[in-house]
Amino acid sequence: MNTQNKETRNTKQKRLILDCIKSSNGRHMNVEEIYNSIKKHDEQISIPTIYRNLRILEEQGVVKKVYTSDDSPSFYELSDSDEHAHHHLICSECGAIIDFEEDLLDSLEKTIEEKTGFKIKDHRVVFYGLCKKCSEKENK
Amino acid sequence: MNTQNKETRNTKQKRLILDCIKSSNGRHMNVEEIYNSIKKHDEQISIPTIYRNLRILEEQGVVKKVYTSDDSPSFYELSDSDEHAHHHLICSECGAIIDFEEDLLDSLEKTIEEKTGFKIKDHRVVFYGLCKKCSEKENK
DNA sequence: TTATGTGCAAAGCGTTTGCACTTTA
DNA sequence: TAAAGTGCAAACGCTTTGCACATAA
Repeated sequence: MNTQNKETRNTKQKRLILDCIKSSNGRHMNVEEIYNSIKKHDEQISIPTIYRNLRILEEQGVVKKVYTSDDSPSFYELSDSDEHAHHHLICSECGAIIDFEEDLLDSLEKTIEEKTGFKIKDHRVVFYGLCKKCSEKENK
Repeated sequence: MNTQNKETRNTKQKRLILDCIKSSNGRHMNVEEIYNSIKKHDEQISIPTIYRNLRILEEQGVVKKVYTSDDSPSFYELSDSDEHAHHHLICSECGAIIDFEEDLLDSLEKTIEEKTGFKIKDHRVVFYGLCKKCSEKENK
């Protein structure tokens, strides 16, 4: 079902899911985290409902799936939380996902397009490494 | 099992898998493609064997897993096929995976490290869009 | 000869679907 | 009150594992 231009109903579950992502710390949550968090307010919520609503919210542009590019589950974030694209820095030590609030890929993309004839519409970029905290710990 | 510094045996299956990737067109193959291709030479080969060998070859640095960052299966490529990092351009139309043989992310990574204190060790980058062919088709 | 690798079947895991029931509008 | 959304169970697709057998060194 394509819900891009479709009315969808304002269910308790959808509200809970959105509130959950909105109120989350870094606003990056995977399905399991959303599920466990909502269960405190709604014992009945089910995993499929979370997937279904996340898909709808994503199609509507409310939420964005963050591909961490490894084999672990996807994360979701609010997509209106910032106007411009940003990158995700994932700490291999503690698993933190940190936003870097600039894109800066425009010139690289231009270069690629000029050299290859490939028309870039989207990119998915993740940086792996150590967050400030874990990096400092390691240096001791 | 960590095979990074371990002798592993030179089995027929491993040879077939490596040959298969080496002889593939763009040298990007997923497990199913490898399986189907090898089946022509070895009726008995099994999927788990392919996964096991790919993991070993990856740990030994012979092969590299390409995370296409969406929900489709991973691809593998020779990791000694080039000295420096490169990016992957994936065509949303025909599924082609094209290499862009330059990295050019150094300055962006430096900026990120300076501004955030995050120590970047690796990145995974995929660009989505239309390859030259599909892009030209679309313009007609 | 023995540790390593294989094929098979079965399980694992995140995600999706079918269906009867419930809820929103 | 009818269309959309829910919860449950079961299926899905990709990947991994357990185990008895085969094979490389």
